[in-house]
Amino acid sequence: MGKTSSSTVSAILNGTWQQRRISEDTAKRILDLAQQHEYRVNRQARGLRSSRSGMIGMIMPTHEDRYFGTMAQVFDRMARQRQLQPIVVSTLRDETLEIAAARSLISYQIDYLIVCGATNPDAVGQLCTQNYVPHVNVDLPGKEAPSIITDSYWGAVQLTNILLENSHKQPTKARDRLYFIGGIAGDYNTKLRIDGFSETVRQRVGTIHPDQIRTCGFDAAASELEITTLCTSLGGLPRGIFFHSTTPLEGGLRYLKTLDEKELHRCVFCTFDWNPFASYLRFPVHMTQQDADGMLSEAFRIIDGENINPVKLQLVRPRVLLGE
Amino acid sequence: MGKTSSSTVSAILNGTWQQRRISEDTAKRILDLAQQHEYRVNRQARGLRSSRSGMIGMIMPTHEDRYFGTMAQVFDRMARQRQLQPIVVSTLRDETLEIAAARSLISYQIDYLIVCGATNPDAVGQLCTQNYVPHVNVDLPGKEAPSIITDSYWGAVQLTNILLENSHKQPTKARDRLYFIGGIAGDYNTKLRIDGFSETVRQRVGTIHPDQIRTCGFDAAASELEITTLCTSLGGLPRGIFFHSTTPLEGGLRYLKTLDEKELHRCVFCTFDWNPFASYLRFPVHMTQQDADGMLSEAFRIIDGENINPVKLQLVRPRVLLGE
DNA sequence: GTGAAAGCGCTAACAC
DNA sequence: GTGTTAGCGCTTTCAC
Repeated sequence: MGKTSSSTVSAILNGTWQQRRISEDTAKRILDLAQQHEYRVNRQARGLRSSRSGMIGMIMPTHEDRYFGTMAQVFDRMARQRQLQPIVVSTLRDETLEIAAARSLISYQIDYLIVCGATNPDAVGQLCTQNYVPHVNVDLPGKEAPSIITDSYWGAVQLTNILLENSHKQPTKARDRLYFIGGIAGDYNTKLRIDGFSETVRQRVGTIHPDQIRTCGFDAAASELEITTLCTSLGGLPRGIFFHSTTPLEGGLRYLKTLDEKELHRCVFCTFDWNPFASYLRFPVHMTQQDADGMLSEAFRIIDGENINPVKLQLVRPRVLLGE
Repeated sequence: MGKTSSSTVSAILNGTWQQRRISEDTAKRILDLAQQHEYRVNRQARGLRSSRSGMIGMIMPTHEDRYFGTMAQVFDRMARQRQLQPIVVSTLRDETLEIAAARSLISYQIDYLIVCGATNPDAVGQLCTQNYVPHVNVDLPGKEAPSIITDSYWGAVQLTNILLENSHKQPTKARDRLYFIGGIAGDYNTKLRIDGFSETVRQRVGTIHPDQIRTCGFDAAASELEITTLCTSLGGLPRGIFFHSTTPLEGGLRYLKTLDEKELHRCVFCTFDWNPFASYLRFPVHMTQQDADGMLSEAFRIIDGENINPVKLQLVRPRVLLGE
């Protein structure tokens, strides 16, 4: 019960004391003392010495979106389960912010980084590689590290089939088509969703007209304008509308709100992504719900080292939710 | 252009070199060199030495809610503006998790903590006080630190008035009443919302019956059950329903979905909090949108030291959004 | 089974 | 105007 050296104390406090074959007595004594004094390690000091911070970062576009919100929630849980301090940072689909955020996190010596929905995953990936920070891409793929993404193509095919099967013939040729609204042409996910949409249409209808694809961006206002323009020129709603995601859908609703029940029910709607309230609108909306849990489980399997040779690109299917 | 001591380099790199009156030449030389080598400070080492980590934490209940999502987004932005690393952690309205998360953050020597929507803000507050971590409560008040919260009472009064003004007489006495659904009785915000509701009803209608208050929790399933039971016993919808927040509203919608247009339009609905999709349902929903920006601005004014003597409890009014 | 000593990368105090 | 030195709180190596 005399003095105990700092190294012994350290070993006891961080659980490595079994290996040092420290006596249970000493261990218990120190543990009790620590508890009494409410001792907590200084993680910065520990991190500095051991060059492992115990922190894991995730960058993602925004907190104000149900899909990314769920991502953050699941990430939080999985990090905690591994005794890692989760750090989520939003980067607003801005490449400069993505890099700045990653730099900052690396500067804090995070142990891992999950790059979720990054506009430029490879710029971030290179930063990580240079600094020996293991990382995984989620939601959007990069070349620098394994990527786990939703099977957007497959999801889009499902949704398009649903649109075709549930929709009805419309009076004019232009109105008798399905339209895709939202996203941006250069975006990976947008591209796959459009591919799934286009190929399904082409296969089942025979042709597809360039006008049917209307990539007007990710925000609501642009989508409202787009659908307004479209329906004005068509003279009414078309056969069906495929929204790129819930935010373009939200914009669309601002216009659809002005229409009457009868008009609305001539058209069939779907969107990628899911929002609980989209099930309770005046008309059914078919949705795909991305599997946040599945994707992050895979990401963590790689981080945990349980998946030594991960494939470069792993696809995870979304759930398909029928409207009404 | 010979050797330069570490202290000089340090001063140059962290911007304190003006005070040390280091020559521009040396400074420039070092800065260039640092850039060339892509040098980044090790924030753990800096933090250990300077006992300031440059990190700011925020704990909040969940990422899967639009209100808290906005909180996180605004927090992120404001932290970044101050060159602080934001760390958001969700604690699921679980006191144990709140304390564990705060402990973990403190262990990393965060410079400040924002305690947002904590079930037990004072337990967290004491932890902060003991460890000299300045903190502010947001969304729910505590005794340990200044609190900035939404004026729930005022918001509830506004919503209740809107319900009364827009609703119509119903066939039976029990149905000719307004009902409050969701929240939990012990919760501070629930209490104020109920107070605002009750007092307005009492003032304008004369009486209020205990059955009109149905605090069935924060989740959707409980609320669905509650509204189903209520309407079954009433034999239809009442005059108006005040949902505690958007998640109980979501549960309510599962039941309301089964009703026809005519029945729905006999009842008027409102909810605390805001969700973009709630504006596009089959009936109008009146909402209050909490002022995340306003609350966090105040929180940061305190953190920045611009508000030396903050009031213990500061109320921020929500925006009132009329449905339809 | 335990202690002594070095050192992680940085900043602050002081010396000149 | 710049260098020397000590030390933040911890972990790790090595000695015994």
